[in-house]
Amino acid sequence: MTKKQRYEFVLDWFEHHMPEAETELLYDNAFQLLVAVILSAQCTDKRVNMTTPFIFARYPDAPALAKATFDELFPIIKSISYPNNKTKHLIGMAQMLMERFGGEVPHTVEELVQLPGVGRKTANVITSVIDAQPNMAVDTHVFRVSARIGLTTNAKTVLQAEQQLIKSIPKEKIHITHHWLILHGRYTCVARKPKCEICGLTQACKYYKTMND
DNA sequence: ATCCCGAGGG
DNA sequence: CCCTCTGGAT
Repeated sequence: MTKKQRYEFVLDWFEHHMPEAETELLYDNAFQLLVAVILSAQCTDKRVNMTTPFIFARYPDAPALAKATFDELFPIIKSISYPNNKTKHLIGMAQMLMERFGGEVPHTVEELVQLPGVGRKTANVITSVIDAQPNMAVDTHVFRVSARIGLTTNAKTVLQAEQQLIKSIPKEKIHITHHWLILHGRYTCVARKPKCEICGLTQACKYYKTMND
């Protein structure tokens, strides 16, 4: 089975079996999305959505957030994972937005990753969501699921996985495929004991094959 | 008890 | 490359 055939099989199954997403990050603009994604590491969207309204009310844009102090922002996000790091990252991010990017969220991955708290995964989310750029944000779910079902081959790093996925998935399907891979990884193809009994991809799955030969 | 939709630093 | 940062959900 070629990667193209494998992808087409996977896509078809996803289209017919994947439920609509329940929770998603709430935002009104690029700045808000950037804040929300930075906060989302190791944390549910639901919990992020509970805190962002308070952040956006007090710090609606980069100029406001750049002037925030650690002590006033920390309490707002203290119930999110890594509050110390995230508080510093958010303020530092806003300050760099002011210093280098005119207070606006930049539109390229190369610029975005310069911002504190913004790595490749976050930058790919921003560019793909805001500008519909055909970028694949590879998080732990996308990495694991792609490897198991053979959408990637021997990818050692998330960057390698990203490049392989970009190559084998049609541009216009990257965004939705990313979403499906996340959902599949979260609910079915979980890290520990994947629920292969409810998965329709087993006939194409490398992981399933190695576990059952 | 154990796991989780990252990023930065050594 | 490996470690740390962290609280909340289950």
